[in-house]
Amino acid sequence: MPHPGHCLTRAIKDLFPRYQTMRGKLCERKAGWDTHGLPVEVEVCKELGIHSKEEIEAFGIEPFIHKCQQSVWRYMQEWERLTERLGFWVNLDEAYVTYHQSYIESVWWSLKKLFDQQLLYQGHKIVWWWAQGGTALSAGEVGQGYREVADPSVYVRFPLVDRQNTDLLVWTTTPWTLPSNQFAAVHPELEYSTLEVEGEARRIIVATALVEAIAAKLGKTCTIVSAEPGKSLIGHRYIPPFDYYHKTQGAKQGVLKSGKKEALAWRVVAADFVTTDSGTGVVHQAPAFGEVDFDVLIAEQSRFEPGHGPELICAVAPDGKFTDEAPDYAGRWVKDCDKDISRELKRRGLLLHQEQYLHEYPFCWRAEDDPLIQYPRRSWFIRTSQFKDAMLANNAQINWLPEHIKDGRFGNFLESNVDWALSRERYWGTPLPIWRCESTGQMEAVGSYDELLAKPGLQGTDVWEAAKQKQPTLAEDLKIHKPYIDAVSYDSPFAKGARMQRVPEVIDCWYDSGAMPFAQWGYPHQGQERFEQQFPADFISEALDQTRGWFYSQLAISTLLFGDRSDAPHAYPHPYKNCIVLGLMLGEDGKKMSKSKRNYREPNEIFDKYGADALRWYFFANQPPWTQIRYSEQAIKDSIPEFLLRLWNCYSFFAIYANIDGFDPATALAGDVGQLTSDVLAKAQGYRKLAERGELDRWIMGELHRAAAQVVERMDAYDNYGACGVITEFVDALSNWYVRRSRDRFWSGEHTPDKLDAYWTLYECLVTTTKLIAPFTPFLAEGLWQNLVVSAFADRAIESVHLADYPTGNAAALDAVLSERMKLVREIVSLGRNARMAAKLKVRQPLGKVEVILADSTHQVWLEAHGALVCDELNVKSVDYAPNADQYISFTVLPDLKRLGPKLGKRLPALKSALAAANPNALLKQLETSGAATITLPDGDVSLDREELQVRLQAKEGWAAAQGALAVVVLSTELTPALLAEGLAREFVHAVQGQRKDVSCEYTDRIEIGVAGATDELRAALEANQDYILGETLGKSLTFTPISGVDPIEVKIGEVTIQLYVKQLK
RNA sequence: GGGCGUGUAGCUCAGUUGGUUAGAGCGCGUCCCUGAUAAGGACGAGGUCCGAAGUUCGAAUCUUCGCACGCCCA
Repeated sequence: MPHPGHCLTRAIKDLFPRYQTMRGKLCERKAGWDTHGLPVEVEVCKELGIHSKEEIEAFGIEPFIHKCQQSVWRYMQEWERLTERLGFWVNLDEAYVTYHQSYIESVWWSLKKLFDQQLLYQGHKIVWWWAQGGTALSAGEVGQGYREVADPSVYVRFPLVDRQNTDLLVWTTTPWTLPSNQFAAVHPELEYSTLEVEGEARRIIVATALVEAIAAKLGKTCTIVSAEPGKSLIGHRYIPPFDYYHKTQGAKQGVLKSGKKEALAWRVVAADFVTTDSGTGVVHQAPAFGEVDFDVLIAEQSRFEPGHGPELICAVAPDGKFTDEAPDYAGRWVKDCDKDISRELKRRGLLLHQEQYLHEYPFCWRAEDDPLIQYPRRSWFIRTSQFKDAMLANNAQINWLPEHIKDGRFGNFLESNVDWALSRERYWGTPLPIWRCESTGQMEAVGSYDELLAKPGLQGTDVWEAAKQKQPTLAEDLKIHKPYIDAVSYDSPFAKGARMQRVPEVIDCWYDSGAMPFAQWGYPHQGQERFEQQFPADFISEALDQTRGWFYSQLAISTLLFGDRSDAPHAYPHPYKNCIVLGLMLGEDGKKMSKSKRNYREPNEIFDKYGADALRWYFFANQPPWTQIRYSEQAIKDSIPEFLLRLWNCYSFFAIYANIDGFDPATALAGDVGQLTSDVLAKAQGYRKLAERGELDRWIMGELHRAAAQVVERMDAYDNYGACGVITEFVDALSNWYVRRSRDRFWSGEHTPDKLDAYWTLYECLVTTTKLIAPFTPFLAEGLWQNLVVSAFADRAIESVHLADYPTGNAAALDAVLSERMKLVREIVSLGRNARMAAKLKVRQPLGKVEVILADSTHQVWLEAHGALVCDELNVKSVDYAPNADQYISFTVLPDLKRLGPKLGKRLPALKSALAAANPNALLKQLETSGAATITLPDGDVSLDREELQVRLQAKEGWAAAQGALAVVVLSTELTPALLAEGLAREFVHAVQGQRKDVSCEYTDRIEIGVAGATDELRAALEANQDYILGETLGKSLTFTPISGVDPIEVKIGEVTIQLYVKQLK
């Protein structure tokens, strides 16, 4: 069932295709379902209440497969619903499905190709084996079953053949593996000692580093007789503790590739994995029961001429019981024999020591009393290791995000590549398309169902036909699954009269998933054009846990099948160019998401409460996608006010005033408006060129175009987090500066060109922003588009924002200087508010003037011309720049370390202190007059220019002032009677506005205002500001008498409490 | 045990080639604004940048060694 982690992968997989589509690319967005594999079988077993393969076979493979196929679709509705609610735009109707015949035939084609190139072979694989159930377990299943147990720990003598009276001492916790011993491993670089043990006749050899530990275990004195490096032990032969194999093969030798001969087994070999952490430094090797042991056998085999090396020894049957090859224990469960084996060794004087050993050991998660054993199984392999360098070369061309995956986790994984164990002894999977001659054992691969049908002497298809007749609803795709496909046989081309039978295995479902780039189209049996068009993919994404899964399976299959043809289209990289590796999502408590812990919410609940856009914005805007994120409901909730609602408020503001004023873009524009680009809008009535509009309009339009350009730059680099940052900053500028500063223009009564400019500017900003956010928050974007565009223009405009072109920004609209100046104004205003706050002067109380001292006077003239803006924001009468600066501030001159560091190096600390000691005013004067300042250091003078120094301003004590990086702002706190009166008037307006709302006035309703109980002073203040008051409140009159028929409210204006009457005029 | 990653404010996370006062949002506190209003804004407190050593004029940033956590593998 879906959880929020699935939402993240889908959201990312949706975002970039949406974006690229708007950029004019063709994105197929074919959905797909992975349907094969053990999890499906387990689900069905659970339903049937069975576990083992025996039980499945007793139930019947045929009905079992039917159930698997049905089970695949059990939760499909939930997934499809999730897909829709999240706004994941994929074509579900034409999804590929891995169990479909066309998909499987593609996989068959690829396997045949590998087989024909001799890249498929059979070998042994050591697996974690559940002997009682007769099945191998996946790593995940094994991981679930570890628990601490006490196992016997035995120290056993392996007498050396050519050293008198001396034994190797080996240690093992699995005595039952000793009958299958083949080698003893030592580390060639470690030092080994020959010891005499108190009271023991024979000497032992152990790693020198472990002598003390072993002596302590034995409780006996050990004397070192001699020491030697591990490599001098290599090749020496020993007598294994059991002679079941040794008695017949002990004397056998094989021919090495070098031409010499060597004993096949029971000799010392070198191995790097030997450590001195525990044991004796000499490791018993039973290749049948350990993966590293098996690797040793493979390495040994490769030293011999083919067919001359040691064979795998295995005295245990797949049911976990000893075979007749170990007659003393035949038919008994191996673990039950540990004690008897120890006893036997002791009897023969080979057991030097034994004890109990506590360690973690895996048990079967389905039958918790059954310990797992490592066990060799015949298995099919793909020779991927032969392509290691090719895969690395391919990988080197892929753009990984984050970058460290390429050479880190993924690169390392490729470096240590081992052949892909392809086959599974299971039921619900793609059948391995290999048929074997029952007489000669020779094999061939089949690349499609038709190819199979065309084979001579074909038989067995009737089994499927009979089943289909009996149950006509059976999906046609099942005919190339087990058991039906197993019934199909044909005449052997290798031996007259013999039949070809399919091998029983199905394949690893990771191979299915990795075949997706071509199998989704049924390539090459069909869909060749589309494959060529689409291959390789521009972009894929999954979470980190897919490194060895999907990321690998795709790369490996593609590299083996298509190689590197520098003649495009199949040059590296393929099958994907960019890969975003998502971080794993944790639950609310920082632990893995788990249903039982309830540390997350179901996606549907999130959609119901906050909406998909809130979730999406949280994913995209809160962190780069590859960080491990912790699910946070609060953070999802916060996306709403922080971004979604803020943008919506801008729209809402526009809508309210456009409605009042009758501003309708649809009447100003004739004909087809397409997607309302700047070019289209430019034809509208009343739409003036940017150059003719006011600065605020030019500024926000510049910011809009810059934002668009930056978003495109970020998104082209697959950086959604950076893109969201740009969008957030723009929406903040629009909301908190443009709209706020433009309020009066919208509110003004006249339909001036300036007012129209404001409408067109805001409209264009909103329309363009809607396009910008469309890939991120598709629902909000579509809602805005419908309201802003479709409701006005109907079918004269494109019907959905998701069909629009993505805005890329227009360089001509950028005005870097204006942008910088506006930033400065915003900083000054912010500092002014800061200063008011510190002086406890409400913004409603007008002040006489504010003085601004700039750190850099470049923009002073411009700022002086825009005093009105600052005055309005700060509610002051005038703003002065740089008057008698010394009165308010002091300077500090600091070195620009970034510039001076390379220039001065070790002299830097001296310069720092010299500058601190110098008189900053004198330094500045020197800079102004000569363009450089000379500082005397102990080891000589240094000349510094303006660029190498930074001037910092500091407000002096005693003023209502605030300092920032760019300026210091000082308030005049003197209040004249006129200012106080105006302050009272503003208080009064505030009260009237509140009352307007309380009596439910419409925005445009006119009112009459009455006041009772005012002091003469207050009355005078209000009368003096009457025009202002009536203008702000849409008042028709202000009288100082009660208004009959109206309930007054008591309000406090300054120190005076009055009765306020507000009468709504109809 | 190995590989990779992470560790920065109470929480979730940024931090661009090493550079001056380490940022954002939330939360908390103080307050402002108020016809975008069941909104909005300002300011403040809060940091041994996991620890130690090193390189450097200068380290959250680079190196080494630890510690903790996560993932993958053994």
